[in-house]
Amino acid sequence: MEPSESPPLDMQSDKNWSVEDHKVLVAVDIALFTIRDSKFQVLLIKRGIPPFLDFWALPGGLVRMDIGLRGEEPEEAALRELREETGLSKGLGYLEQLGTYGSPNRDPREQRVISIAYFGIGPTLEDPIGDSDASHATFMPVDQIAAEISSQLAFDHNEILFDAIERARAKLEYSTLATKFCSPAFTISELRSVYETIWGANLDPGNFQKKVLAADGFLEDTGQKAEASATGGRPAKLYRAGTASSITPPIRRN
Amino acid sequence: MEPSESPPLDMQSDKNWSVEDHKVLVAVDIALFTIRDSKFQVLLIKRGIPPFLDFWALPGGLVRMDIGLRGEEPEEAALRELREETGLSKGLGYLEQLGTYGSPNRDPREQRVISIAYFGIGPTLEDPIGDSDASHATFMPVDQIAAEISSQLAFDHNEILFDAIERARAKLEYSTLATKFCSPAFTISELRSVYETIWGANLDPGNFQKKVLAADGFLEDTGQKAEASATGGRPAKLYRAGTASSITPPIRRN
DNA sequence: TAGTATTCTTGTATTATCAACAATATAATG
DNA sequence: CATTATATTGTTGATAATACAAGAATACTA
Repeated sequence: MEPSESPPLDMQSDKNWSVEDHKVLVAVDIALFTIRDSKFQVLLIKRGIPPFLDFWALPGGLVRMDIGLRGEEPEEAALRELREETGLSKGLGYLEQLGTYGSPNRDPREQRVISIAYFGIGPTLEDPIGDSDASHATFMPVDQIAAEISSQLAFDHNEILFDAIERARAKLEYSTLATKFCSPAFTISELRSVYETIWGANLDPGNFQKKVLAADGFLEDTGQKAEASATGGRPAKLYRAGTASSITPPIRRN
Repeated sequence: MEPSESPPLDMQSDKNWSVEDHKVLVAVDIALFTIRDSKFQVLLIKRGIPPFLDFWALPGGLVRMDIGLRGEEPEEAALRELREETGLSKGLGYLEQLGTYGSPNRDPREQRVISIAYFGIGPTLEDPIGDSDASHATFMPVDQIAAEISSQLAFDHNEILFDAIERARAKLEYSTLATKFCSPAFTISELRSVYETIWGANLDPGNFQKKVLAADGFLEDTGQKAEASATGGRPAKLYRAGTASSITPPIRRN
């Protein structure tokens, strides 16, 4: 646990190693999802500098040591980078740690960089704006990234994105995560379309309704109704997210 | 994503910050579980050096930059530290990343240290041996750590341990993790006692048997039988772990 | 304004699953 | 050989999931 160094059994004995020589750069990367145009999309930036110039990448950047007395919290860094690189600040509905990616060669530059990846959801996000050196930011459908060679991502971000997508799909089953994709007040149909979009499968409206209403703490009735759509149909009741974070029984995918 | 620094909006302007100044020490810590004496136990070392001298702590240490061309993989570091601090090398049944703990003040020393925590399982481990500076290593029942003030852990290791325990309990439900606590060949009763020990609840033997046998890829029949116990009773069939990593339907806790 | 289409919501019947526990199988012990 | 112990299988009633039908509340159209 923690540094209590015995002399390194080095394979590079051209140097006297001190504790400080083991320091590395720590970055954060954020897979920020939303649903737009009925598609499951992730926020990407187009890199404006090498390496991977002009490649798409997840937004992110270094955890800074010049903020606060002893540097910033990694989660703070994630929020800050999101703001700086894409202009998105409010409207972030959820953020949790996904995992840390620390292979020595994941960044081709001289300095080794490990990345703490975050999984986030932005429900009602304004259009992202690329800053000067991040060049350009946009939401891109995740299916498109998987399908197109031209949208392969920089660094190991394909792997991070893959893990993040799987996290999202899994968490829909046993958590109330889906509500984070919705507006403060939403209909059960909207919630169902979140599941359908992310899982890529159709769910029975009637059964879905009964399931989510049976799950304690998932939904709270606002007493209001959505305005009827132009295409007709009974106006749906409006709900807000309940206080529960996990749902029993889970909503299973096939 | 990754360093592409704009000038830091520092709160400490007594210095010109370069990219390298943001480097921090990266450690790994391992919550290695086993079941001994019918108790759910975790591997701890007693610290032989400050800070937290004489406190119990999870085994771990720095990710080294002097191993390999660009430093070692974090998972390698976890295995190495486990070996160095506790003498445990083979017999490790499972290791996965738990999460990264990166608060600026989690380590009271001058250098900031973030830790990538790992969750591991050792089924048939020899007795651990503390090395010189790690002082002493032992398995300790997790209930005891939660109950006794005297066994509060160093750093934020109580938090890490808590998360690791919850990870174990949750993964028993929907994964084949429980088999990792067992010997290569085991009976369904032994598997059930893994669940009972970690969940702290009794399960119906008959129903449990049917559930695990119904879960595809969970168990494979070896064709052998366990030798009958001295206390009598029908000898149980011996199974080995199947190839599946997740089980459907899950085995639910109440 | 009646009729039709559309969507939300509730109901129903069939089926599958789960939990409790009974029954059977196979061993050790005295 | 009866008793006890453990493993394994079976049974039954309760519960939950599924497919699908029916009802409710709206827009649109003629």
